[in-house]
Amino acid sequence: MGRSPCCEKMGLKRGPWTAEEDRILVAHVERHGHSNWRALPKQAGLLRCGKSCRLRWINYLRPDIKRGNFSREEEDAIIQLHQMLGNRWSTIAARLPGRTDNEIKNVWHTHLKKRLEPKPASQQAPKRKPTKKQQPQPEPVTALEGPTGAVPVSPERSLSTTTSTTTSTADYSAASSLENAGDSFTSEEDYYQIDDSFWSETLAMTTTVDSFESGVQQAEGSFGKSAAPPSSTNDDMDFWLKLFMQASDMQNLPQII
DNA sequence: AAGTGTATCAACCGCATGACT
DNA sequence: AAGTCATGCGGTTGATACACT
Repeated sequence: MGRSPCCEKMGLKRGPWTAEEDRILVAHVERHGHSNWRALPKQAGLLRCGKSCRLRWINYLRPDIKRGNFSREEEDAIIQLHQMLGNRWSTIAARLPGRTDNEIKNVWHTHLKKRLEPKPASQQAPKRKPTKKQQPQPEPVTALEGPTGAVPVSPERSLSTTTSTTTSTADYSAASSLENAGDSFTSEEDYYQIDDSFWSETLAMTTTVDSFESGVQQAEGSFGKSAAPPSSTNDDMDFWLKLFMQASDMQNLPQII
């Protein structure tokens, strides 16, 4: 079936967003939400396509975006999750409060992938200092009140791969008013606490997300070919728990549970 | 100080998918 | 059932900042 372009290109602006555009977008989302990205730019008076507005909001203007460098714990989490999930950046992002799929994808390609590649010890040290962009940045233009730190992973957000992420601004505001429990992993304990919800959410996801092939494939061997996944995740949650424990063991991963 | 190479990251593009008609 | 629309996702690109010579 044919698909129309996401937006009519004529007359629409592209490229980097200006502070004024950011301000307009934030103000509009704050006031009206973003139930319809396609109509939003017209309503807000922006010469952008809805897709561009959505991306800008998701990746930069959202109030729960965490800016600045990734912590070592976050990087390790990305590596672990990538081993289990592959390039499912949005799913990985759902596990890292305040981080976007785009950001994680960039970090993976620019840092983490290289880190995993074996190198002579002499090349381990980074050649460059962190760039300005890597340093904590000034907060993006936002009309939203309250802390801009990350919020704990909410069910809506965790399941963003399978459900609409149309979260109202009110939701974000409410979420932002919570303590910044997920803002930073102040200790390993805190970090792993965040992952306490991993299994329940992961198990829930398996009803719609095709069952983490990599983990399944690796675990299949140890479970034997006859150990087919349950037809319904609800009827055998233990299967998936064992599956991931097995997969973690096989990959010599630190236990995340 | 200037030129060049490279790393980084914001933004774009095209496709997949689900909802709706 | 088929077509259209809207959104989400992952891959890719281009501008820019920075390191190195």
